[in-house]
Amino acid sequence: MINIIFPDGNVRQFEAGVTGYEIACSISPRLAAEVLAVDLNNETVDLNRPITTDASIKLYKWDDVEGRQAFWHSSSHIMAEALQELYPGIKFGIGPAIENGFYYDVDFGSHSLTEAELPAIEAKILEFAREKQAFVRRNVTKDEALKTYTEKGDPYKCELIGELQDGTISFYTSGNFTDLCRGPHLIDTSLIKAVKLTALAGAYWRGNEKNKMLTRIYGITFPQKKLLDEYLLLLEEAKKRDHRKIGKELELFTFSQQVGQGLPIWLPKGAALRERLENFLRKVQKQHGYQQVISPHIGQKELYVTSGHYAKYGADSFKPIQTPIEGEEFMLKPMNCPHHCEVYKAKPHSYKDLPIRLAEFGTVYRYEQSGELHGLTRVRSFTQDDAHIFCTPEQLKEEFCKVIDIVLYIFKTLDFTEYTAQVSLRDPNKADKYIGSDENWEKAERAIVEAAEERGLKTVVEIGEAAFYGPKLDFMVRDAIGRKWQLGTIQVDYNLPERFELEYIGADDKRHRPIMIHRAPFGSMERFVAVLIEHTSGKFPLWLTPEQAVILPVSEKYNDYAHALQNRLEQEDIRAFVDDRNEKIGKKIRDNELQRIPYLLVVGEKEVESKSVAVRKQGEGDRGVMPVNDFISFLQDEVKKEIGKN
RNA sequence: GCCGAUGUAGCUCAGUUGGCCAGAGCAGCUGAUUUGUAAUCAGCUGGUCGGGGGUUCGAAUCCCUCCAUCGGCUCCA
Repeated sequence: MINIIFPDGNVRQFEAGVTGYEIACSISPRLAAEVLAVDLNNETVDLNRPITTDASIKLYKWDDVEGRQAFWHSSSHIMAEALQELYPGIKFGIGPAIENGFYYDVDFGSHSLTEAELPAIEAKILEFAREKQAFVRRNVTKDEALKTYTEKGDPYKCELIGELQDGTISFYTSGNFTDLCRGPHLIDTSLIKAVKLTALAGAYWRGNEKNKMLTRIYGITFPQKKLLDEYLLLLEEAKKRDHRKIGKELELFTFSQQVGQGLPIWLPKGAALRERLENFLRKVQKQHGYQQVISPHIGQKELYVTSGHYAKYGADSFKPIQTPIEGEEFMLKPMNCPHHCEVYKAKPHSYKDLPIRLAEFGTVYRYEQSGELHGLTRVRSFTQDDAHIFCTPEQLKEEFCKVIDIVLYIFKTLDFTEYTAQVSLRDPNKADKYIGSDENWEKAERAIVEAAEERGLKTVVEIGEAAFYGPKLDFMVRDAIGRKWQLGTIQVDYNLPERFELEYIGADDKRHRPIMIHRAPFGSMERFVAVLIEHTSGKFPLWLTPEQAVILPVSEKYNDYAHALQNRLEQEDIRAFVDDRNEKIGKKIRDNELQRIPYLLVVGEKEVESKSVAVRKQGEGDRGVMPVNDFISFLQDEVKKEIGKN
């Protein structure tokens, strides 16, 4: 008998050789029907793997990432089996499970797969799934594995096997398809009830553009048809929220082929919105002791040679600007840090000056490859809500805490209620990869971890993910429909102070090197606005939205009253406009609802007489008549509530 | 940059076995209407069919090439 420890600490005894599936059966038939994989001493394995010694286990279902991964990985094998049958002779790359579904990279030889062929593949997958094909694991020697794939003539698998350790190699067979695979897999294919092949794309073998490009087929499967329908609905919803679509509809920004790709143009409404966001952050930063600076959009090439950015990014950047004078070269600035280092150097500093916090909405230019541009989230010119904090090692933690406070205040005000933070630390085994002393690194890493802890952040620690110049903290938010976005970042930097020879005079009357913190709570104005659009689907909070209210005269007879009302609202800092088109009221309501104007104020004979407005809230309908003064104080209160959430 | 798809009026889209002056709805303009909570009616304007080149008696439609957009690959904010 062996002891099996459950996640809740319960221990039960089973015969040696019992499987995860049998344990699930012993608990309840329902669990047995839903369980997908099992965690055995912190390793996810097949449900039918015999357990021979005492172990702690956790049974994974659809709700667990590990369960879905096993489900989708198994699905990718079934897709490969379907492809092998439909397109004999094709060669396989890799076929992993991903966050939403799975893919398989396939070399189709001379055939180029089209979307029209996908339904036939889907049908074949379901056919195999219904056959209840079992997944059979077999350990093989390296020689045997190589022999199998050499005979099959599959160079990709051979390459993979070449990198594996003998004794760790396994094959999984389902139906007529055998694949090199670590597993784990489902017991059989019968749980796969619904499939959708979602996309076709080219993908370089092993992500290297020097390698051959394979065809990548993306798909997703579900244990119930209903879940697939829900997923497709979510995709629809995401499409509706696409910031490129909404940005066009609401006239926030545009792109022009004449101006150039990846160079966003902010239209009046978008510019006004962005300005409000910037002012919001400016105000918060001022309260936190930041000083605004302004630096040019170009700098001498030498500046970036000094900073090291030229060596690192020069080749992928816009080429230097030549001047009429021989030998002079300027670059569009790819980041603001070097300029801010020069601000710091503009005068000598005492330890009493620190910390110094320099902020700038700095527009930077980076040459992104044309295929990588995407709406406002990947562009070639963007404005960072940048700031650099120069401080002593002792001040690091406190400064970190303060930056976290700013980030959390922003999230709260803008209704990002779900977020996580990633702490990226160095790999202590590769100390030579990093610049800066061990002592400083340890101090900085401790400062970050402690600061995050003190502020109650939900963090994930990633070892080895730090930049070469310092550890960092990145924030991820979940939007209204559950998608994850990376936003703000806080990074410690030992490199630039060194390169720019930044100094301060300490209390000991000696020269010391300050530490630099880079931080951008929004990330960039462009990306943040894009995320905000997708999060709110264009229904911005009242304080931020371009137009807060529209006045709708029932007929042209009331236009004068409407314009007088607009003036009145303007005096009270309420952004309103009059829709005085010669249209019926129903039409004006429809158009302005679609423009996502938060409040629609209908005015006709009754309202003129009683100096009132008939208030209609976007998406919610008629709210009844109220005196103009009441509406003004109501709206002002709403704005205060939004801004004063803390 | 690479693989694949797409590009027709300001917007959304019809039109491809090559064939008379290239279509619709919305937007815009003009007029009628003076409207009470999600589309009033009529008329008009608007396109070198992404750019360039080629095949053809004839090209939005076929071929070549360039550009842009979309979905991916790599990197990143």
